[in-house]
Amino acid sequence: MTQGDSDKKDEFDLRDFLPFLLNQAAEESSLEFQRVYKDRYGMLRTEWRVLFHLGNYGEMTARDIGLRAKTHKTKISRAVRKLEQRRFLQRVRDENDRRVERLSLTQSGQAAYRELSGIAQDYDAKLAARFTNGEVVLLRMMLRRLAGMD
Amino acid sequence: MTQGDSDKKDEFDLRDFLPFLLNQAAEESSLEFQRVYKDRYGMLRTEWRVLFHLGNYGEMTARDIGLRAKTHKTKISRAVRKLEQRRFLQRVRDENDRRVERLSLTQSGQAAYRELSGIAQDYDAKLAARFTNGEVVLLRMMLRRLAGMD
DNA sequence: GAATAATAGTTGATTTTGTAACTAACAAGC
DNA sequence: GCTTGTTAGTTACAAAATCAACTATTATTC
Repeated sequence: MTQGDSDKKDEFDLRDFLPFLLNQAAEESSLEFQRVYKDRYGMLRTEWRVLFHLGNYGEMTARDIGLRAKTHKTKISRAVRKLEQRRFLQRVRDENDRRVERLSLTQSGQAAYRELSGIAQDYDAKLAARFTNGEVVLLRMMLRRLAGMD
Repeated sequence: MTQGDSDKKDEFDLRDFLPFLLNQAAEESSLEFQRVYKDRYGMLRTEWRVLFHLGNYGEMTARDIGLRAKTHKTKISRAVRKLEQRRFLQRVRDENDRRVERLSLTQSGQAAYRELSGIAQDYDAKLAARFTNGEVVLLRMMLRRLAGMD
């Protein structure tokens, strides 16, 4: 307490501040996987996310992906275009509502998803192995709650 | 398992993937605090981080901040310049090693730090209140380990 | 059913970040 | 002591993110 405020506990420690801690943990624990989708697949973050959403949940619209991934529609739009150019996904105009396009993975999109999600799975296991099973269950639960995913 | 790979458990669920979960939790739980430093102080993420490092640990060099915050030196450099322009920090060339500049907060920098760290503290308490004490202790521990901060 | 509002998605301009090359100062090798 | 290598920090240029405005289509309201 350098500057003489008397009472209030100045015990603030940046290293305990959850938004900071979460960010640091997120960045550090993404590094290795990032190298895979970036260097090996030439993908951007939003691109693998779109790929994974489609691979994981099946056909979706850009809007749905944006809602689930909390990602702005312009980012989604550009990621979709790139994935389409690489023939990883295809768009079909919805005939009931012609504003909407239904997105789905092509064969090679599915292949890329299978390969990447396999790597992701292994990597996740490696991260989780640093804790006990109970701890990891609790961790995921807390993260989902913090992320508003519950 | 849509496309007939027989054996390997295709149980990959994006919602459990730690790098994704961590990112989502980090972003969601930063939103409210972001509005404070961004809208009310016109600061960028790296700027409040530099401010907080100096406020929290006292005089540091740009290099030290970069190491602690795992932030690239160009980002630090720009944040330092902006904070200096706003008269939140000052630089002193180190006389022993004239490459280095020792950074410290000015009076108004300290005032800003006190105000922001107070808000951060309250906000952190609000986030932590969603869990039991034991859970939060465990959470911070796990995040520090994932972030490589232990 | 014409006018107004709302939604899905795209595009363009601006801001911010990332990458590489740079300057200045120090350190080591010989 | 001078060449070579390293480190602290900055700058310039390219890549990406953000924000606002736009088109096309559907919903609402009077």
